[in-house]
Amino acid sequence: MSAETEIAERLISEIVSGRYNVHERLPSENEIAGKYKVPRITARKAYEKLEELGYVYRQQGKGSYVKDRLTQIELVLSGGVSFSQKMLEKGYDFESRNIFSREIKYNKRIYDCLETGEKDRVFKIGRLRFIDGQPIALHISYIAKSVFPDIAAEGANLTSMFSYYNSKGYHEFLSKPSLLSVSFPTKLQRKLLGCTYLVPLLALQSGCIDKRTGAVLECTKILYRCDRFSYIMP
Amino acid sequence: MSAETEIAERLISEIVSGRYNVHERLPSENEIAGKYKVPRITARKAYEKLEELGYVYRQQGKGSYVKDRLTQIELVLSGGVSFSQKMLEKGYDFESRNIFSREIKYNKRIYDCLETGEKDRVFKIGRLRFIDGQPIALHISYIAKSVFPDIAAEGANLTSMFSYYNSKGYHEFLSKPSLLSVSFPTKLQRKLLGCTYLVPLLALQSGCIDKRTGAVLECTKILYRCDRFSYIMP
DNA sequence: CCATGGTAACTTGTTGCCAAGTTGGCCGCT
DNA sequence: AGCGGCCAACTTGGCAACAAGTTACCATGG
Repeated sequence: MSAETEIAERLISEIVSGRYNVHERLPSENEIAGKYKVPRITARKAYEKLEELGYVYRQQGKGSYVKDRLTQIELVLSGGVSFSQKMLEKGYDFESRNIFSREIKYNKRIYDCLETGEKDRVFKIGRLRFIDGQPIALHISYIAKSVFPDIAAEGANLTSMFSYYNSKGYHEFLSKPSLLSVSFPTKLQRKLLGCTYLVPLLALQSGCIDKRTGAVLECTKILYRCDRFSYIMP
Repeated sequence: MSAETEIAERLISEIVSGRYNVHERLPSENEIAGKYKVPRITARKAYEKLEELGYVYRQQGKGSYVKDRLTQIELVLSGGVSFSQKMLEKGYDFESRNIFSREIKYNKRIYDCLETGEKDRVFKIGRLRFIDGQPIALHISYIAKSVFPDIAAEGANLTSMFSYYNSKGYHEFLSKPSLLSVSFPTKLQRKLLGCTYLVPLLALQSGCIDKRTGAVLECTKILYRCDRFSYIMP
């Protein structure tokens, strides 16, 4: 195992244990090199790892500083419930922003999930979720026009799908079986979620069904920042 | 965004799309530097990222090669079922190895999970799970001696807890609510699971209850390699 | 003709030094 | 005494050159 990884882990351990306060300055590359008897490039690589992992920020001429790592949110992984509602109930400073609404081309997987035919029109609606002004999750819903005839006109204004369903007379929901995976963010996801390329994202693909009629209301893909959530499966 | 991240992503995209075969040699640092008009150190950093993420292996004097990335296993995240059984049913070349069995000191969280008193003795049993000879998951069970009086003597031989429960007359199980989180592996976890420090691990903490009596049979912590699994929540 | 050794041209790995940015202390001026 | 400018000593950022490893080709000897 490389020296820079060992040093990085030592520094991570110190940061996590509270040895340094948020925004406190860490030892310089030269100090680390001297302390661990390694060339400076090794110390630099250790700090680069810390930066990539999100523990520090660095500024030329100034030094390396502990980044503000926000506390984790416990999230109950149950479908059929409004994410917006969950966050508000937990008392977070929560905000949801609609970032796009557009029609998609036929896609067999999504159309099958929506249990709709090839001639239907399907809209992709994205909401970015913020807590304390920081983006923490990206929610994408696929909605069939045959179920929601006004979706083309209304989609761009939606920030909570469950509020929308309520307004259309749907009040009780079931969740489809979910597929869950973990991956590193794409360039666009990094931009939207404001994270480095090494923040794993938990992707949850699922669907929402109206309990009364059995109609598929949406198919969803949700991307949660793993560094901001831990999850409870009921 | 840095040039080396862009280049790394370009290379990842090419690897994932099948442009290069497994073990095929990739362009040298100098070739990348020439192609993208960057200094060689930038090309190197791109390759270092690929190596850390597990896409390539590198050898001085020879070059960089595409690493064999094994296909993902779909895993149904339901407790109360034997992991060993699931893997065997899927037809994988599966092996489970017991790697330790030892008594632990009193730990409030674990003892509370086991719903047992401070005077009980609790054993920590670890199994490492292999598919095709590669470690893919680490299972840790906490077992109370008051429920399994022979655990001290038998623990070191156990490779499947469910087989053990069956042999003790337990046949139907319920799962406790689970806590799920994602983190990067520690040094020991990397050693056990044979992965780099950037392979996210999905940690699933749960418990197993005997359906008939309601007794808590075990508390578990399971670490799955995220690069080897995608998960289905029923 | 075949086998062996040497070397040039490549590969990745390492290091020293220069570049760019920051800041505190000192000096000069008002 | 106070303020502003300059500079040395530090910080991180960047890069060319050297080091170490590999391999294919060529020359030489048996």
